[in-house]
Amino acid sequence: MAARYTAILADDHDIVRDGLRAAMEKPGLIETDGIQVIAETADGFETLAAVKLHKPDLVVLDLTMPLSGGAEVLTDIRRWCPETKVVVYSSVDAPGILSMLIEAGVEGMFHKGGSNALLYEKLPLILRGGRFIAPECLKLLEGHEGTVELTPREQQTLHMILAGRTTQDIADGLGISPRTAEKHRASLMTKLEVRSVTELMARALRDGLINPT
Amino acid sequence: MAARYTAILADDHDIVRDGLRAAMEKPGLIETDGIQVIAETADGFETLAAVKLHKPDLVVLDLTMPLSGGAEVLTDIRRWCPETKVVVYSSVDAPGILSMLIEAGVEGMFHKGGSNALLYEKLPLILRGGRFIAPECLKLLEGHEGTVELTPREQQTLHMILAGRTTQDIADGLGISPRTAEKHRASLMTKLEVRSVTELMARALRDGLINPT
DNA sequence: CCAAGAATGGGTATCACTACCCATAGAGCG
DNA sequence: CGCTCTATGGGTAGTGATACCCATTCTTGG
Repeated sequence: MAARYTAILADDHDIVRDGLRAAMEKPGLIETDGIQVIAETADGFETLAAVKLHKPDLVVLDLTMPLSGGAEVLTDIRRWCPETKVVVYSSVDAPGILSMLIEAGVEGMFHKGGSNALLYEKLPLILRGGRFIAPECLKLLEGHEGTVELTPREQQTLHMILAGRTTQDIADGLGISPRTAEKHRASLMTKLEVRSVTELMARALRDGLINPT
Repeated sequence: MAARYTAILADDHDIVRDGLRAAMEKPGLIETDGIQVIAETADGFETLAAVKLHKPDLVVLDLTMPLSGGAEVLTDIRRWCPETKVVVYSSVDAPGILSMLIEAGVEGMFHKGGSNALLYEKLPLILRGGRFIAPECLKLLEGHEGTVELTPREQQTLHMILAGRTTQDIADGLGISPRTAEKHRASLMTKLEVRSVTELMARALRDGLINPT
């Protein structure tokens, strides 16, 4: 008897893919016929290629993979294969990243630190069009003020600040005057409600405003 | 027939423990009789308690666990049960942390992003008194200048700087004059060869000089 | 005991960051 | 067409950070 659903496992850790594959394929655990794992991928590019090729029913997606992993992969999957359900299964705690995924319309979100029995229990629901966010992820999201909108220049500036670059450096890097770089930094600090670069870095780290990969 | 060796699996992710347990217990994969997993733990304290209780032959240790995980757990295991072999199996890339573990005398080090077949292949060697560091970990360590020695005050100061605290804040927090806090900061920057607080934060993050947990 | 280092604190001068003020040019929208 | 927002740039003043100089006290190791 053939499995009714196909899945791609995207995680850069062998042990996680092994564990997930075993659970997926085991008849009766998640689906009575099991779920067919048609590909395993270890980075964002592989994942996209595999999605385009196989058009699976499900992608189980880790967020911290080498070479682009995260919300961008999700939106790219949406673009190439809107029917594919995407379930994020990662150990990311940053509310900023999680809320971006919610806004991008992810079908499911589970945390590696939580119970994986919950993941197995909810996957059938998600495969049939449902949506489920694990309670530990909801807890991370609550009390998190809505995503702060950053302009492209502000994002570039933020990245360079977090790399330890000075104002003059940033001005050179972006090809603008130091005054403008200062202005972008000032706007960032106003939006993020901090009063110094060190606070800005601490907040960006704690809240995961950027992808440290 | 009874397994010759006992092990504790310390990782805060269900899926990783499940995968490791399956591999450990499977006869013929790592050991002909399998390895008996006598406990699974999900944080540093649980791990220490289980080590004291069971005195296992092996602990497979993740580094990023809630409530103290890392080099401290390793040294504590050494203190309570020097015969136990400790194998670090994590996804930490920070040379600073890895070199501390090497210096603390860890028996094995493997990376979750690498091949887990290598882990299974080398575990018998380690159980019999050998020592093995995975090539991807060695690569992270090479080119990494010897661990910079930080005095206790400098470590405290570094933590507060990374939390976004200002010099005056740090002085109040440590009960010293702002001048002394500045001095500690200056010593840190000299030792770490940086020229600004932002560079200091960027370097501490990149090299994992502190535990961001 | 002496030397070395950790920890404490001060003086001074320069430079970067921060907080305000101001302006102009272009894109997008009702 | 105005309105808003982004991006660009400048002025000015105050605060914090940085790089030097100096000192004393205490502990630790040879």
